[in-house]
Amino acid sequence: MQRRFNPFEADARWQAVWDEKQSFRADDASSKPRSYVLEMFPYPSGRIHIGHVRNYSMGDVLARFRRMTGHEVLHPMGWDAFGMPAENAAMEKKVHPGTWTRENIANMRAQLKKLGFAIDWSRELATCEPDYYGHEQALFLDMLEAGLVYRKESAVNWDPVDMTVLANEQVIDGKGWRSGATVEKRKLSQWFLKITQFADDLLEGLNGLDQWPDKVRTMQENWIGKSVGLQFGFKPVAPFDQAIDVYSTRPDTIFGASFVAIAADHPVAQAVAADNPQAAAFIEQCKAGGTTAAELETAEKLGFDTGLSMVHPFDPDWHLPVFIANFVLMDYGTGAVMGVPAHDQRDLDFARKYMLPVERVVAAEGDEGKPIHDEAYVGSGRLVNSRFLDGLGIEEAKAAVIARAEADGWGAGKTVFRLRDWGVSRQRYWGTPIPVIHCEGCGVVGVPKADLPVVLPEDVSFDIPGNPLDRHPTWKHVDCPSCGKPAVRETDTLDTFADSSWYFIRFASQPQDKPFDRETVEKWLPVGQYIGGVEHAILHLLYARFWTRALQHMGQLGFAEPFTGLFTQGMVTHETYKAGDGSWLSPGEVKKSGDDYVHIESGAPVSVGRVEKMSKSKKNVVDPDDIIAQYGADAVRWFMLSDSPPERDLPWTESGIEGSWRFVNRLWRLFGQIEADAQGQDASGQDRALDRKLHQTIDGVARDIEALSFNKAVAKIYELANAVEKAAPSVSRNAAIRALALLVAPMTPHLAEEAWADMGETGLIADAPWPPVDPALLVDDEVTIACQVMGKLRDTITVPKGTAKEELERLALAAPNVARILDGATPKKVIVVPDRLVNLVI
RNA sequence: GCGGACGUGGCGAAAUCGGUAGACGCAGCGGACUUAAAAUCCGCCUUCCCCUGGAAAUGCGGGUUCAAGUCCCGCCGUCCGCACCA
Repeated sequence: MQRRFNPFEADARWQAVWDEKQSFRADDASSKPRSYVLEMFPYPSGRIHIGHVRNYSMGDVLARFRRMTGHEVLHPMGWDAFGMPAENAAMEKKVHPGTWTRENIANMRAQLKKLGFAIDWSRELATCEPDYYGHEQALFLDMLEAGLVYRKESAVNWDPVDMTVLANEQVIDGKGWRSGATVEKRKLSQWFLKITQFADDLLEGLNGLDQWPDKVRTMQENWIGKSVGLQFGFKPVAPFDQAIDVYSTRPDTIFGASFVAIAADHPVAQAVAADNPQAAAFIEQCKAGGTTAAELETAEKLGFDTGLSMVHPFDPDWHLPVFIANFVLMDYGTGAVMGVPAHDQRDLDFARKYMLPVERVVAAEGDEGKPIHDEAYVGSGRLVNSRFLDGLGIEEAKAAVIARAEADGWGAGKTVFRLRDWGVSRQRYWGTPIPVIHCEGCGVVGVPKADLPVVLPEDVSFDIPGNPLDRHPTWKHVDCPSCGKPAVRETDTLDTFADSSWYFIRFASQPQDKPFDRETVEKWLPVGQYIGGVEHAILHLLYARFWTRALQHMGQLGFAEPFTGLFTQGMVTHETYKAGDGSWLSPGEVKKSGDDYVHIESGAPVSVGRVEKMSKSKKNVVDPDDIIAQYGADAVRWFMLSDSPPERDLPWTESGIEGSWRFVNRLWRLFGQIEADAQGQDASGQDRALDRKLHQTIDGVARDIEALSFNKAVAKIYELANAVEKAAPSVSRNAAIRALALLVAPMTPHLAEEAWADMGETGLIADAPWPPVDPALLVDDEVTIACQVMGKLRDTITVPKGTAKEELERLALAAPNVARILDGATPKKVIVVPDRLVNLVI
């Protein structure tokens, strides 16, 4: 009998059943243990891509598994719906960003539903709707009141293509993260969130996130970039009258200082340039230098001697020359450094070039008199040539210098962070309006909460660049809520990263009248398992951590970290194909011919390139809709979980998805055999070996799913299926087949439901409990013992588990291949590891 | 340059505590069924050799150990992140 699974009919039918029964609705009032499983919500670009499918398949397995193991599961979905692409579409296609976005959402929702994810759709939200962003405005006002928001005239990163401001995090190698355009500096009045107020907390908090990948924690740590040191002022040597503040993480080396270097745009440099054309020219030259990694790597350390001198803080007669240097950055520390050539490689290179003194002030045991040559000494040791510091360790010396500086009033210990406050103003239409009003009399006034949401106007045009809100005829003109006089609205909108900084909270609780209900939120959060791409390791995850801390700081929530567990999945990759003329070809345009590929249309040979991330430009993309239409949801889901560990890249292959499809059908035939056996002959006996295999598999698959090792769970299921197929009919075999349906239920839910119903079960498998494990069956009663001679495997013996050491030794010596190698010799030493191996040393 | 991850068959990979390396899947090869194909089923599948067995093999070179993919030291390579960060 050939039974072929018909996914196209089954998928839709079971999806309708789950929908109708509201199977995956999360109950706030449940008394079960709770589990919040969340995947990063998508930007509604128009189509689901294969990376989404992988992401949501993983989360879905975990969510369904947790339901089966007795948890009340919250597994929601929503849309990160504000952003530039909607405005680009508006400009190109003359559609309103809202229309474009909402249509995309409808399409993508339909695509996701075809995959049968166990999502509580009743909690779906889109950040572009007033019932979401209105609450975000309320939170913004709360932060404003709590002093976590401020407005500052500042030099901003201006993206000339997108015509908007970018946060530091959004500038990569001097270019905008979206447009790739070279970023310019502009002075604008901007809104900032005080993320730096939590810099230390955000850093400390990383230590507790033991269920996060180390990589992500390290990246955040580096991004926050804490350093501890001394900030102090160098007094000028007359007639010059401006002091120079410097920052150093090595105040212990202060007696090794031989120059002071300042940035090209440092005020003192500007002052010097004012009446020194050579200095001015040098400054220009510095600014012209590139900022890319490659250019910086090779750029020569250049300096310009200003002729000025500064007084060493510990010795009024010790004068240090002041250089303008191209390697000093104005926007880190104070824009000026003390140069200690012996203990900083860059300072050493600089000193050699400009013939400045190099004196060792730190030495390892025995190196005290050794001169410094081409390599600065940055290791540990004790202070030398340093007057009152001599003999101290580095840390002691740092503390001593800081103490003296503070006592004498010329400097202070200071912690500096690389992290900057989060600039959130965007000169865009399609974002959350910043809910403030500018009044000539009253200044900046928050919009009263009763007037929220501040809704975006619908009648806007995108025919010219810039912010449509700013040029809207009426929207921005309002009366001041404070004095009643005419005033204007803020026309900047919030960075869309603000929208994604609290959506996971709103998923848990969605009251009409406030952003969330604290008690309900705290039932669900923090998120137990968050799954998404590593590309969000810094920006999104840092902002979300900040936002949660801000809410805690304001007394609105009782926890600091939003995500207890984080998992960053790998990308889906595909081979690339190139035609003879160098143009890229899509997988659909080529076919395999023998060992090579040819272009279907022309028959011309195709060169196969690297396996790379799917991208439109290389045309190596596979559309989820196409493959679902070809193989059904379950085969696609199964493939997404098979073979590659989830944190690694998954190469998409045609033969791989076909293999998954074959397995789905194999399972389906297997499920049909319960019935066949019931009608058939002898299905009455027990099969202890199969019982054991089954229980070991149930246990192993559960562990693997908990650890998100889906590839291993898949392999174990294959093994069980192989064993069941080979087994003779028995009660055990029927039990194994039934359990197999439960084991695959989280991964291939439509197939599992179909089989479940077919087996005569009345309820849904989605509501069925995970099969119980009999611990007695987890251990084998027979074990295979490796028999080694000198660590080399020579034979194996099969014995009852728990066989005594002496017996194992006797049996191993008697094993034919062992006896032959020993040839009558007596082993000098015998190592016996019970139930594992015997090693004979001769 | 700094930080992190990784390196195992033709390919994706497994090996939980230092204890039988290559489970499982893909591709490939051989066979059965079929008029034929598809589907399905059975078998083989790290390399080499003097093939009832043996040798080598987990990027390379050392070391520890009865025993190393796993631990230690030193290299090489790939990928990712950050970076004239004081």
